[in-house]
Amino acid sequence: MKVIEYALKGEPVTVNVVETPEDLPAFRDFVESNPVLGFDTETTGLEWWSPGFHCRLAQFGNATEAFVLPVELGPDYSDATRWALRKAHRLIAHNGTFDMHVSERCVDSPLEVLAPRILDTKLLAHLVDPRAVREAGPGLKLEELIKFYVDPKAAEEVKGSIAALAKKYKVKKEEIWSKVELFDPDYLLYAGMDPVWAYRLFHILLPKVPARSLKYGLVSWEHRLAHIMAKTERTGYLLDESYARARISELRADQQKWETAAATHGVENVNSNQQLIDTFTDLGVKLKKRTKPTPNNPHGQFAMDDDVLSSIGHPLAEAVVRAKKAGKWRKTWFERAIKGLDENGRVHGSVNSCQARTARMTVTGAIPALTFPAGDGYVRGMFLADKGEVSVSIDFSNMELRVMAAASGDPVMLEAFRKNEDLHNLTAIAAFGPMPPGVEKHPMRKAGKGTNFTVCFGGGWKAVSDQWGISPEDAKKAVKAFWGTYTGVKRFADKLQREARRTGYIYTATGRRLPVDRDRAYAALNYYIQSSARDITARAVIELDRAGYTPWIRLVIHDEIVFSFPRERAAELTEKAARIMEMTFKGLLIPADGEIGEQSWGSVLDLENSKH
DNA sequence: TTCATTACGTA
DNA sequence: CGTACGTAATGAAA
Repeated sequence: MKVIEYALKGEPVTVNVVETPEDLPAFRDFVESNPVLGFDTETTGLEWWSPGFHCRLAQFGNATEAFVLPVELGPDYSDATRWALRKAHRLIAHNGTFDMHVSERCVDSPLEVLAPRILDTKLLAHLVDPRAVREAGPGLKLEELIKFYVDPKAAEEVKGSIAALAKKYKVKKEEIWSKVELFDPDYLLYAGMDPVWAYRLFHILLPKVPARSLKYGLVSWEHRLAHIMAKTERTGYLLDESYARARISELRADQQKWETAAATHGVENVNSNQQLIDTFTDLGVKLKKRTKPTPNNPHGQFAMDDDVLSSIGHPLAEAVVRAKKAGKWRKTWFERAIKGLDENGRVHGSVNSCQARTARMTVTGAIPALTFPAGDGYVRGMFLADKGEVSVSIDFSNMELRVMAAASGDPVMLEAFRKNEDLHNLTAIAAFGPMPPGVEKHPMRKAGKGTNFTVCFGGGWKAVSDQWGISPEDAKKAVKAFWGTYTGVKRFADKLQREARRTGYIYTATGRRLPVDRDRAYAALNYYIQSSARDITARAVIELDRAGYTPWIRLVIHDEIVFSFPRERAAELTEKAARIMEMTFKGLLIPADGEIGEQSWGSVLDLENSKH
């Protein structure tokens, strides 16, 4: 046994490194006398589904002592790890989802065994304070949390140790995990300290979890959700590889064509805004729109976005837009998916089940599904339901506006939803007078719709005008009418703002505490709505899991859940799943509707009457 | 290599 | 006083 000593705020921490099977009894004693343990793994990378992936080290620890097991060296150590994972009553891990995949894949300890034992400091940290570092919050990464809650100096050392290791081996930071020698003392110390950090962090964070969040059961609720999302990550999504490859060649040809066109106008690099600004200036184009001022550039520079380029009306502008788009779509959607393929032809997104300030989920990596273009099935067409199954999308209708109506108890808005009236028409009528006879849609419905959404997002008349192409006069009129008509919403928004200004926080319907910057108190309404909506979707996922639907779930996207259902039972399962997802929020039904496609997800969007 | 900035895709 | 994200790319700073 090799022993490494570390001083944490003057307090000694011992890292025991198991080197031979003879060292294992001491490890077993340690596990038996510590029913609650910090747990972490070191692996060759992050892509746990990829063929070459393996676990290198497994680490267990309490506040002052840790054991490091060289799992890479063979079954003696993976067996001991598996034993410890079952023996421990609770395992504290930071982002335990990842370690669950590792244990399942590398030490034959199924997700289902580990999940009920995991206490995830990332989830706890989010309940305490969900803000990222850039929002002046603690952040959610382990190193950020150590810096904020434990010891800034130690956090610097952790960060520095990885950088130094990468430098020593002359590789990029991301490559160090597979290249570093297993018994490198710096690596072992870093690895051994991780479960100690997690253990300490847990005990610091738990007392900070808001009482109301505890009372509403959010801690176990989030763990349960994380477990379900880990299962959907494991399931992955079947990829139509030939479809993806066909789109890649198509887009590459397209990109080349438009880059050549741009080159004839003297632009070598369509992605260089500086080149474009120079060229258009030479061509006599008067640029006006500027980017936002920054400390380094107080006046901003000329903007070169789609808005500007399409208003120029020059063939070069069109070539630039098309070339950039073709390149980015190819790389971001199709090549990413191909790169993420496992040996079974499936791709696995990485789900952060509780990520945004409002706790919204994100999906990153090989399936950045939250940003797939939504107009048609072009990108989504590469994702397939399993053999013999069809793609189904079930989404909540008007979830955020319904949450706004229900949470505020506004009688006008509630009545509109209960009678299934068109809320956008209603706002238009309030602002611009009654519907002309014989029409279904108010001529100013677009202004009504823009106002409803913009107010929900915390915006004012200027935002309605800019984003929805409404004249400033009409936008002012519509926003004024909104607040005058839906007085309950007004009272609710004011109440939230007062709470935010007074305490710095608001609480959502599920007992979640959300920090609100005092100088942006207008955001409080949106935080409440967005976060409550997220929890309604999360509740739907949990209920679906209870009913046995998890193996059919492919993706969860804010207010939509995508399934792969057996073809013969698709109609029945879609109906049942939609009824499971639906819930009554403060007396108002949030309805869910399903659409059944063919095998590809894209086919759902290409349905004739698709609402997408 | 890393960071800030710009742009663009979604709910 | 529109919210919340992730990804790709440039160009400068380290």
